[in-house]
Formats: sequence, structure tokens, C-alpha cells
Amino acid sequence: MTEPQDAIFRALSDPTRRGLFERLCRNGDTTVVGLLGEAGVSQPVVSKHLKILKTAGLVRDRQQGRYTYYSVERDALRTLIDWTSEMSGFWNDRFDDLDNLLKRMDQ
Amino acid sequence: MTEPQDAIFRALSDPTRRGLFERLCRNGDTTVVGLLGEAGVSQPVVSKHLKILKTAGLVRDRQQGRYTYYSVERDALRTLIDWTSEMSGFWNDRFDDLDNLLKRMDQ
DNA sequence: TTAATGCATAGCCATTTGGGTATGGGATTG
DNA sequence: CAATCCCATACCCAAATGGCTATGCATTAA
Repeated sequence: MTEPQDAIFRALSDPTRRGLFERLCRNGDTTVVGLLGEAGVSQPVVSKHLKILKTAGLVRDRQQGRYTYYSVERDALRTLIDWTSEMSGFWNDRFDDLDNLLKRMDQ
Repeated sequence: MTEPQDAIFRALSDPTRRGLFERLCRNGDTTVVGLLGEAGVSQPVVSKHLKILKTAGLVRDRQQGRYTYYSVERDALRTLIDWTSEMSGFWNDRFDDLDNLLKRMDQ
């Protein structure tokens, strides 16, 4: 059972790739060549990273003539947010339990 | 410049490792042997993963006799939450900009 | 229609990574 | 004190990963 978090965390774990995603978050809708500047790697590498981000459901691409525009996918970070709040929830629940325990012990 | 997100995303990108972290979120304060069951890997591998989680600032360990208890670090997910909301922010800002643009065009 | 541009795919290679077994040291139990 | 248990470190190995160059296919520009 491969969780959806797998692809997300994997995709964002590489600095170059996360940099591409961040740039798309800031500037949105950019061509591959447009992303090439700050990436610091060759064009094929950028393409490869974008494909991974796309597979993870983080970005989408749109063809226009000989250009390919990439942009952040709608609800890209939904899975990440959900997972994080679930984990935080467990954490808080345990503190609630501890809290209740202490209250009961206090009586 | 190695961002703090690097270690976090890296650490959580591996399913086995994320599984360990999730288990600690749910149950908190568990020994290495206690974690061994669900992990599905050998004890040395669990220890190695825990070390990586610890280095990433996600968990802490506490020695007690011959047992080592691991638990989720306070504010473990802070960095993750901050990064996510920052990215979401950029996204929303762009929509605000678009919104403003449309309003201005509307006049 | 030729030349140039944008981009993806295909190989190739060095490094990293996740897993295993072997081992040893400290703490507890018999 | 001997046996056992908990856990970390040291190696080793196959597979995955991230980078590169070469190349080819569209699309646009000359």
C-alpha cells in the first residue's frame, strides 16, 4: 500500500526539486527555460525533476506552441497539510489524555 | 545553504522511517524493540532510521537503564507547517493579485 | 525551406541510500 | 558471575538517485 504521502515527501526531499516547486509557488506559470536560470542544473535535469513533481501531483503542465508552461497543481499541498494535522492531532490527543489523567489524579 | 526543510523532507520521504515517526506520534515514548514490530525491518535498521529522525530534529531519545525511549520532539512539525503555509501564501497572494487585477479591469 | 529554439527521452556514471549480518558494550536477570 | 537483553556501530551490497551529454521531434523565426 503506497501512501500518497510517499510521492509528495519524496518529490520535495530534493533541494533542486523543491526549489523548482517553490519558484512555481512564487511566480506561477513558467516555462522550462524560465525555470532553468535559478535551478543551477541542465535543462534535461529540470525536465526530469518537473516530471517527478507532476507525477506526485504537485504541478501541472500546459502546452502552448513550442513552450511548456508549468504551474502549481490545485490543492498541491492538501495531502501534506492533512498528514501534518493528523500527526499534530495525535500529539495533542496524548496531551489531552495526560491532562485528563492529571486532573483525575488531582481529585 | 542547507535549509532545515532538507532534513525534514528527507527524513519523512522514506516509508519505513515515516512509519516509525507516525507510530511515535500515535503512541509516544516507545523503546527500539517496541518499534521493531510494525517496522518490518531488522533492529539495526530501526536504530539507523531513528538516528536520522533525531538528526532532523523530529524525535528525541531518553536513556533509562538498558532501554532507550524515543518520542516525538516538541515542535517537530513546526518547520513543515511554516514552509507549507508560506507556499500556500504565495499561491493565495497570486490569486489576490489576479483578483485585484480583475477588479481594476472591471472599472 | 533552413536555421534556431524549446523540451523530452535515452543512456551513462558516480554517489547515496536502505537493507542485511556481525559484533560489542552496558544494564538486568538468574 | 554467567547468561540474557537492549541497542548502537561497523561493514557490506544491490538498487535507487541525481547529474551529465547526446539526440530527436516540434514549433517558430529567418
